[in-house]
Amino acid sequence: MVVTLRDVARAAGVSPATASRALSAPDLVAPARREHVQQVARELGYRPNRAARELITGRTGNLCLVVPDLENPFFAAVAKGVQARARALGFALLVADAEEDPRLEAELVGHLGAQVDGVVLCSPRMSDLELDRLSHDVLDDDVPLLLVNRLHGGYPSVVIDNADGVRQAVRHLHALGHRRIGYAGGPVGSWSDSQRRHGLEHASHGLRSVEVTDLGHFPPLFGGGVAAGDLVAASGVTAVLAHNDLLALGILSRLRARGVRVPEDVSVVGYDDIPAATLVSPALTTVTVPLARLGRAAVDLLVEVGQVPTATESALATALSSAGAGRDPGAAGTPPSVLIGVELVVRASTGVANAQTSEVGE
Amino acid sequence: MVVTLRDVARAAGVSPATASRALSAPDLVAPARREHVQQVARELGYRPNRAARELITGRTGNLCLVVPDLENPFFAAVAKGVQARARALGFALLVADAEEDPRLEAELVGHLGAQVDGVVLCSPRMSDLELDRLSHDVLDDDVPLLLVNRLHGGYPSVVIDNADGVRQAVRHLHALGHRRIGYAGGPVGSWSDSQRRHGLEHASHGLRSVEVTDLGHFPPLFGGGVAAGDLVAASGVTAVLAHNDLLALGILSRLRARGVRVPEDVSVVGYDDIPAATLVSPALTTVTVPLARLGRAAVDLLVEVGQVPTATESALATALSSAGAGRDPGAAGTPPSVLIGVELVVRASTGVANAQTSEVGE
DNA sequence: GGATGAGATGAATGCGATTTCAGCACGGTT
DNA sequence: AACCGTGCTGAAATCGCATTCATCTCATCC
Repeated sequence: MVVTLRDVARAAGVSPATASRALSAPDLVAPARREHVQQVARELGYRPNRAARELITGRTGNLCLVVPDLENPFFAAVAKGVQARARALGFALLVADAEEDPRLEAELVGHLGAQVDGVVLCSPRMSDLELDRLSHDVLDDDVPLLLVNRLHGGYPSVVIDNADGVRQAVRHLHALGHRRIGYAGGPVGSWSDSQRRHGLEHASHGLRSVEVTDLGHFPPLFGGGVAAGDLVAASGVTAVLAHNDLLALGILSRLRARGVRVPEDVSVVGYDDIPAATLVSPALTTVTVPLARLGRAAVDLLVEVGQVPTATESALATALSSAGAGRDPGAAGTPPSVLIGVELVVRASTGVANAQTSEVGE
Repeated sequence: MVVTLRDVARAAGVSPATASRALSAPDLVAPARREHVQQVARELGYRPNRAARELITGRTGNLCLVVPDLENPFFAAVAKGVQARARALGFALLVADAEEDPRLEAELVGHLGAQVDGVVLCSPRMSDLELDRLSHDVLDDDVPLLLVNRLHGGYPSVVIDNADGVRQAVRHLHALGHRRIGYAGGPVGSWSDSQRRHGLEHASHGLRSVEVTDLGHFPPLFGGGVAAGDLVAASGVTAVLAHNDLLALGILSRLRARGVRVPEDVSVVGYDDIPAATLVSPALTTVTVPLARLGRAAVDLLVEVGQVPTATESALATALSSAGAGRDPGAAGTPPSVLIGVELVVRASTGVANAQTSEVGE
């Protein structure tokens, strides 16, 4: 029925050992014989049994990706990038949706971690403590874990340059004459939100007479933006920076519904540049994150730190040299992390500040 | 280092055979002993080695899903549903993105099919011929393949009720007084597009004095809709039905840019009800497809026809009894297929026809 | 009370590959 | 001529688990 290595060996007139070597360690076999075995294997349609190989080598040829929500366009894009890169390196990808649940997240890492060569955990919702616990209790020692969109001592990571994105956005708004800028934040525990808050604070200090108003924390969804929209209208700001695009789209929608014109009355800036950002009108000015590259970088770094052998080593060489991705080799003992650069894309949702309301304080 | 079954057996004072049975065939072991072994296994933190188990049973505990584009919100939603259901039944899910490429699609099915208990192939772009070839050349005989969004003799499938969706849309437009209706179609080879065209033809025959104008084939993307928008404006129709939401959104955007008011001048209806449909204004009237349910149904049917043993059999019983999902048991020998019902959701992009332009012919 | 059978257990086998280890042949060196 | 290293090859030992088969113990029935 199914062709096994013994069949190939028999048909080629060699021992199973030699057949095995001819196919997976060609250097150890005399050229003529090697060719012959490979030929026979091809003719017979031999396909090595992955389970048998895994059993003895301990390697599965699989990676796994855990995200909070597959339907979120941000994570979908990351997943696409990770999948593509994994495949290019010869890995299959197990994908799991943690449904925004920290407990499920840990459980999935535990379950799937047992059957893969490495785990990519994207935007983990779990606490630092739980994150720590993963490497002790949940995961085998030889299964490397990499974080995306979260920095945590002990794990290698790929993160977005949140501070720079926020700075670019603030500078843009400042250049347009905005002085009172609102920030519609993400969920309370969000790591990237705290990063962006810090960046925002830092950026505003560097600019004259910019006043940042914290509008609070919102679920990073369209609905959250609708709620935030009212606060924007009431706050007297001339521009608002949202934690992410979905939030910004909600704000946009709510402002329009209330008759507040964008960008004439209020400018709106998002973050992430999801596809929907260009589908609305006015099109959303936002910070674009090269998510496909982020996904690639994640796989490359994971494979590198995990010493995970790949089928196609060659492709790996140029992996981390791509532009825009800064590399922090990490102090001795500290796992490395990659910083993904971002870029502001200006669309129609931002414009010059209305002179009447923009002057504050001075 | 790692706890094996032998360790558990030794610690529990039984033979490996008994330990194995106590854990995976509890009925065969005396209650007291069974409890004891399970207890010991728990204490030692025993985790069975999947590779070893797979090697002997031939089952992997994995399913795989192949979609044309993970970033497309339609497929993302399907993936989410499939993943959730697979996990509920104790399977892990391998996900692959075929990048809209028929060849890659076949290759992925071949590669991944070798290491899973079943394959879900969603909206395959390959031809019927290539589809046939899968079961002969590419896939092992004992790996069941299920199609989503495509009907093809030989494979079980889960499909959307395209004809009914189109009919509901047409009736809605007819009730609003529209008589000249345009159809902006999907790509030429698209199976679902031809389904919808048939449905459209059939539906319009049933209604008095409705004239359907074929606006042609477009890539089912926002950009395709922009192109279609101009044709809509030039065609003189008062309403347009788009092959999917992205296309509809493009049309919406283009019409707005040209000063054509929606829905006052032209009504627009989409298909799929992707999240972005509610984010634009006017919000898009569209045919909503319960994609999560579709994903669930796909896994359930795959497991059923494939005789794939699941960890949690109980959950399976109620699987296909969910409302809205018609079941075609299939004539003897024909694989079964499930029809997923759809529903029109009326939002702001459709309105009563303008009296001046709606009367045609009579 | 002996035959019968159900129930529980353990020894042994094998799934299909990789990998040690020993053996063999051969060419070159002392 | 004896010795040694090098290059290939094959026999056999795993890897961790499920499963067959034989064994053994009792309760049951006639």
